Amino acid sequence: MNSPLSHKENYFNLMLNYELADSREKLNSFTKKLARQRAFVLNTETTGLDPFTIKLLGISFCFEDGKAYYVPCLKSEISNLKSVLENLKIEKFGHNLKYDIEVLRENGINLSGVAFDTMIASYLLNPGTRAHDLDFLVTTELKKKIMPLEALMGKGKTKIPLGQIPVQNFARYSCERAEATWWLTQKLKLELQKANLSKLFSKIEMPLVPVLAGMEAAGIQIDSNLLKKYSGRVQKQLSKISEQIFKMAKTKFNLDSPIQLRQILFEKLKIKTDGLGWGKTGISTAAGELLKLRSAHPIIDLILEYRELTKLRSTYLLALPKLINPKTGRVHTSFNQTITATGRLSSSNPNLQNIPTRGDLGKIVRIAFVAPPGTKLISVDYAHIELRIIASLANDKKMIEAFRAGEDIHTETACKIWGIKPKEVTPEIRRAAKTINFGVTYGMGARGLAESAGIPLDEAQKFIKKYFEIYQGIKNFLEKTKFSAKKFGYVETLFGRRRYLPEIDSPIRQFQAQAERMAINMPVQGTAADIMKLAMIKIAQNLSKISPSSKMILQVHDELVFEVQEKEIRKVAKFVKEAMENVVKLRVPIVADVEVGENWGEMVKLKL
DNA sequence: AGACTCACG
DNA sequence: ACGTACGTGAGTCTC
Repeated sequence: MNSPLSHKENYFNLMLNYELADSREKLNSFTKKLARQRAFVLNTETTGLDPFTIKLLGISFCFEDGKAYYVPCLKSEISNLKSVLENLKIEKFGHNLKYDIEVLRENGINLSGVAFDTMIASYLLNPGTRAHDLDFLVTTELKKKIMPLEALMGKGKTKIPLGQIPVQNFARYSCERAEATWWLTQKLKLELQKANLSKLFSKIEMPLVPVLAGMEAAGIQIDSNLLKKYSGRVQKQLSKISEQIFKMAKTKFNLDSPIQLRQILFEKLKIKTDGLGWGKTGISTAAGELLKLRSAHPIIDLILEYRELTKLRSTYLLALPKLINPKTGRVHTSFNQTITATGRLSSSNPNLQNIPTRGDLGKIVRIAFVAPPGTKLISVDYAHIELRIIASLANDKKMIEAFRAGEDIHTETACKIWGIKPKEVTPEIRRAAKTINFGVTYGMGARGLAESAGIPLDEAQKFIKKYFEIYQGIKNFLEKTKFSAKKFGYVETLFGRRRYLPEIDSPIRQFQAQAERMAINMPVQGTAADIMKLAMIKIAQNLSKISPSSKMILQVHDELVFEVQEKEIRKVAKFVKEAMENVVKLRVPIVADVEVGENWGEMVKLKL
């Protein structure tokens, strides 16, 4: 049997040579050499993917063309490298450095001087595409191939665990990746400059990397007993609801299957399907469609209740306790920096950005996110940040006026549109104004407004017409944005973050219209994301001085959550609010509201 | 793997 | 005439 490395002729060998620092003498001389560098690529190798459970195997380095070094790691070797890795003045390059920061942190090293991440550079150049992994970049940017992990480990039954691969082979694999990253930093740096993205990269995205690493490492505590208690209760409730549904349908079926449900509702029970939405396979049974059928059959309400409960049970009550890290007793999400098309973060394993806010059971889930004894959670969220941004970007006189008045923006909007006093604004009028204020950042049409505000189509049309007569600046801004998207093929945020929109010229109307809505939304959503990222960087830099025990633990797009010692609450809340509100100057004030509580579900406003 | 549904901002 | 709001991640079914 050939060793996996016999495949090497299939791969372009990037590297001229590599050195293995596998003795005390070699390591000492290598460390001295490393300490003389202005910058280097590092690439940690581990036994798995989760930085909080895996073991460090080694680190490869590259700081010159055609040469790389591998240090197999034991504790003593790590300590030898510590001062260089922690030296702020030596720039660190890498691919997905958040991972390296976390791995090294677990090994007692505070990686500093993080300066260039090729994954993030690739993302800024091409946001909204998922492939930013090293192998993809080497293929597309360098037109070369590096050894895939499979060549090293084998696959299927003969797969060798990473920790058992001969160090010579592993060193080559790792060094090749370090060198590829070295080449990529040089190529991508130029591309960033050409696209005017260098400042966004160095002032926002790169400084954010260690901030996110810190948040992930901090994690959040979860009361898994509470979740388990309710998952049992919900299970019993679900059995009852299912029984009732089966009785009404006069048959048992799989309630979790939209196909079977559709067949029962529309063929067996013959519920009218007029005006219902369609999916690719037939009539939709989504909640929004079923809601229209509530008066047609009592089974509908039961199905909606079943859906709500199963969703919450499987996605939250059952899933979250499984993700508690046994070492820390906390849940450590991943904040992904290279996923979204607009510049927002995303969260996964678990997603802590879609924890329920509504409903009784939803609230229970939030209540299970707790602060340890002696501490509390502080939540600070931007108030109407996207609307403030569109007012500012559009320089809309009337909307800026409305925000400067400091009153409720939806009420203000209703007043301006109908020429009435705040006292005369009914809850219904306010709700309609809120919907359109909200929808304007999405490029909403009359139909969408009618649907979500629950008003007739002709009324929605009149409403939109009036809206743009009052907010002319917004109207002009939307037109200008679409025009610019067509002219340049991309749109950008206040800080120059780009989103390319190739479909803006599509001959297919639907695609073009969709691209236009994306063009409208991205500068708004993206600028909000930029501002939040800047705030997070500013807060992370100063929080350790103001309150070393306090931790920033979550970001939910317009909200930041902190875990803070009870005595320090006011001090930290005041600092965070001030930082978030003043990190950027817009044409309107930016406002952030503070809440405090023992858990994420029962928080009260904090006046400062 | 893709479709559907639904949780969030 | 036509589709009809932006951005995500996850659980489940179906093929």
